[in-house]
Amino acid sequence: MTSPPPFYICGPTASGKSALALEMAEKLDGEIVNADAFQLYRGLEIVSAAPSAEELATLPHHLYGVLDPGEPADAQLYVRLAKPVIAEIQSRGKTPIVTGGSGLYLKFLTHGAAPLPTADAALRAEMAARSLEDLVIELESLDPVEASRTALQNRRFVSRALEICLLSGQKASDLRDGWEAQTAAISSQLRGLVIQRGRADLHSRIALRTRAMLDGGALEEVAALADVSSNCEKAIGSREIRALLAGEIDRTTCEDLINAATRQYAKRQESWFRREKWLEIKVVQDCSPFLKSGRAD
RNA sequence: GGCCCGAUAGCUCAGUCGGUAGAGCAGUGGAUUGAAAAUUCACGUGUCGGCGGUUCAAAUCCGUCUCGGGCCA
Repeated sequence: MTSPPPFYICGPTASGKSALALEMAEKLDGEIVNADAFQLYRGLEIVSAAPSAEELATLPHHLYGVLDPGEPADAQLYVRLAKPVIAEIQSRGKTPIVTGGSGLYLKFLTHGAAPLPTADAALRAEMAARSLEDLVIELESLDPVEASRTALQNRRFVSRALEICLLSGQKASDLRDGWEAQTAAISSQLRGLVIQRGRADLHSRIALRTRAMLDGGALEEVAALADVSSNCEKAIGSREIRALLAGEIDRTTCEDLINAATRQYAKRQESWFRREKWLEIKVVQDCSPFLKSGRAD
């Protein structure tokens, strides 16, 4: 008997992924696996809009709240966590319903990691002290091909490309080419869907959810997270709530800022998933059952 | 009632000596394989509050009206 292939549910934040995941899990006799970079963390449930206690109790959910707020995370770690969980679910004959909005994490999971050297904290610290122009010059000399297709204004991308060259002693462009060549074949084997909603609808769902978060303990949650790693601090809402707690902004401003940041994030997610042609587009209308459920994720 | 200040992009505002307007934010689209809720790129036509006047030419000067805000009664 072949094990059931995973089913992927993607979409922008607040589009209704969690609710749809529950539906699909029942239909496919599945269990839910998180694919959200921030719902991985414990103590960030409210701000990251993790599934509610009731939802978690409905059927098995995996990889929610498994990391300490202080722990770093990246796509590689995520895959290392997710692979065994998915295999274990399949071994019991159940379908893994992989649900989340972190495009890069999902991409690593579905298409595998390119054979590139892992991030090196010491090297990154060193590069962070150099000027961008300086990094660009070195990348251009070590790997002109990679330099020509890298957004040279983007310090992160330049640093990473250079990091690959320096750590591997090879050209980042060569290492990446090999991996990219296989991705098309992989895509044809995958199945999943991406939720699509009208902008106005999504924006109003975001506003509702932000309000609910702020009313539902987000301030206390963020306050309790003091002195955690910079990774966790990147969660939308964290910085804004800290400013509110410090008295730098008022509650309305805080809410507005969180809404704007969330809308921008949702747009980036849509941009990412639009490129994943293997995902079936699921158009959801305003008065869907997900909206009635009162949950916006 | 009198006087003063303001009215310019969805919002907050800039606009020199008159030469038909531009920043930030918001918004939209894109990139994106080990920081990704991150990072980054591109995109700016709007009755310059209304009406009249002066002028070759008015967001800009003058008059008047409307709406805010303030001060004096």
